[in-house]
Amino acid sequence: MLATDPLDGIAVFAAVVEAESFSGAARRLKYSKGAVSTQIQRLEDRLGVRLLNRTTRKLSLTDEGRAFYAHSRRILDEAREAMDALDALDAEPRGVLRVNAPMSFGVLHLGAAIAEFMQAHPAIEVELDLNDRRVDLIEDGYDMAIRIARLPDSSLIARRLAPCRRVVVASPNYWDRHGRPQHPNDLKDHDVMTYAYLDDPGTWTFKGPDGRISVPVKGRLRANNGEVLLDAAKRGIGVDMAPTFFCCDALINGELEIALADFEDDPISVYAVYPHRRHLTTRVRAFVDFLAARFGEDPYWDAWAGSSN
Amino acid sequence: MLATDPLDGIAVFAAVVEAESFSGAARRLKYSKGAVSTQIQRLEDRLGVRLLNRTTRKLSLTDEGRAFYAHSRRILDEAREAMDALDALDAEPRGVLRVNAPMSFGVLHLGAAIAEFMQAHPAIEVELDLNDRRVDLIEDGYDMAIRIARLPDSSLIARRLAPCRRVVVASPNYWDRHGRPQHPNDLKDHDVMTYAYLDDPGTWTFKGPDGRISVPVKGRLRANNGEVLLDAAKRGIGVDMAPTFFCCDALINGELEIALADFEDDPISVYAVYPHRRHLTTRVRAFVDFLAARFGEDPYWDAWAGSSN
DNA sequence: CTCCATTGTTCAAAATAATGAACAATATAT
DNA sequence: ATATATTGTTCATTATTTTGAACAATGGAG
Repeated sequence: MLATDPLDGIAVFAAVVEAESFSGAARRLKYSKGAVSTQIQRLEDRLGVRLLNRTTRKLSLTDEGRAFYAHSRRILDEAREAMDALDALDAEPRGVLRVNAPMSFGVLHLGAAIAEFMQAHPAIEVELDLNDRRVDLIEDGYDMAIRIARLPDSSLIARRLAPCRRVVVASPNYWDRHGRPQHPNDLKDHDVMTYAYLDDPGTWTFKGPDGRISVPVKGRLRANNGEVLLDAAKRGIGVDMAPTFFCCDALINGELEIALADFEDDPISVYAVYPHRRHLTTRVRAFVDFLAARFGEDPYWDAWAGSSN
Repeated sequence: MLATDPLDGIAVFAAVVEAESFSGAARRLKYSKGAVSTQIQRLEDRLGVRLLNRTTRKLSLTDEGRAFYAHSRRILDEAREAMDALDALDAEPRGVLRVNAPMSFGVLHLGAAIAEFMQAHPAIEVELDLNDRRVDLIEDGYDMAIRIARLPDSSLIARRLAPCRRVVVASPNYWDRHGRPQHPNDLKDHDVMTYAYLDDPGTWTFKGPDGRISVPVKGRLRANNGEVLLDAAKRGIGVDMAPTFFCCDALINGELEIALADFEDDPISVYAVYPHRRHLTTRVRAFVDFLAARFGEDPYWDAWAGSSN
């Protein structure tokens, strides 16, 4: 590109500001450090202004740089929207769909779904990132994410894909040895395993005939990984509260058995969430529609229960 | 620039759309045709979409191209604002000031003004385009223009720089031969020269003790150039209505003599006009301020009249 | 219909930009 | 204090882009 292009160097400059470093920007853009350096110098020459104060170890924006960055950010956002607008014109989804999802749900239910979706749409490529950390959709460049929560994140567009029932389970052997609780309060005599990612891991909530019940629970195993807890439950270590999408197989084959079914709390939800943009790309819309149809209000993983609720 | 820059090719694409031609865009950008061609191809490849239908002789936008152009235009406008924002931060005006002005006013009064302005501001470069055609400020890339009119163009920001009085003049010799008119109606017996750029060249307006008077005028010389008319008036060909900034020298040295002074209409105005942008560059602000101070409500070219009005 | 000027594309040669290792500078850890 | 790792810049080499002329395609003028 000729040096007279008014957009030249803006993307590199914004990357430097956001990475707060030339080297960081180079890594993010897959450039060389040298190229970033000359790119910024050229931009500064063209504008006749110093944008960045750089001492070998510390980087800071000048006043001019701060003003120019605000515009640069807007320019790049507009460019992203321009591409989204094109994607939104496609009848058939195309391109790369970048999805973030919780590890357990992804492994158990997204794999098959994605395979089927890709078969239906040959021009789609998928990049699936399974991760239980809370990611920043926009910052990290995802098109969308699957979130399991009580209420959707209001800063994002959310589409409910399925209910997520959670049930109290232990192995039949465990129940035989310790007795089957008839009321949530009976859990005080049990060894209850807790999941560290919850807001309040030490409290379980139920819904009885007289309304919601909260009971404190405790036990010998606390983990931030559902699979570990479920595995321990199967081995008779204790009682687990698990989403049905997660324990349905074990329920069917008898490794686990539900207790306190009459006290099951209202389900939380599986959501698809994506940033609020002017244009929703065809690939995101198509995938979300596909998942909503595939899971739905009566998801296949709750089939063991006979019918819904 | 690496091919992953999301802004790559956008400026070239917009230029092609606006020039409605690859060759035209190449000329405007001072590129080669070939470079424009590859640039557009690369952009289309990157977006995976055809933006332009091109048959050797005719160019048209696809639906995708139209959508993408709207965004491209916004991106480039934002880039221009980014540069203006930097200029607006300067205390001292810098860079190139592109000015459009009417030929006659420019030659007589802008030359000296610009010279003085440049002396006061060493970092300023000026590109002066004298032209009596109506130019499109934004389209043609001017920072500002000087306009002489009754009312400012409301689509632009206008700053009144000076009044522009217009007086009826002829050579003393002419007046001696044909008699000095005492009332606008007397002009019907005179050979009146008319200026083709006016809305209604065949009607002159005056303001008498009883309000505004319009009289039809006609004569043997009609021209679209004020200098030709003024020259003819000096040679005794007929009567001219001329702006005082234009005929002041001839009035002082006696080549021309005013008639109907008591019927002089309200002055029109000399305006500085510039596009409405978020940031006014320091160079435009400084130049407009400078001109307003230099000309003002009592411009030096009306000094022959003693005092104002 | 036949020129004719001009369009967009193509391709070898020339100009420009990116790479990647070497370098001096500087915070942090020991 | 000293060592260390990482920063931003520089420079010769490599890779990419631009140029400019040749070319086929096309719409208008006579």
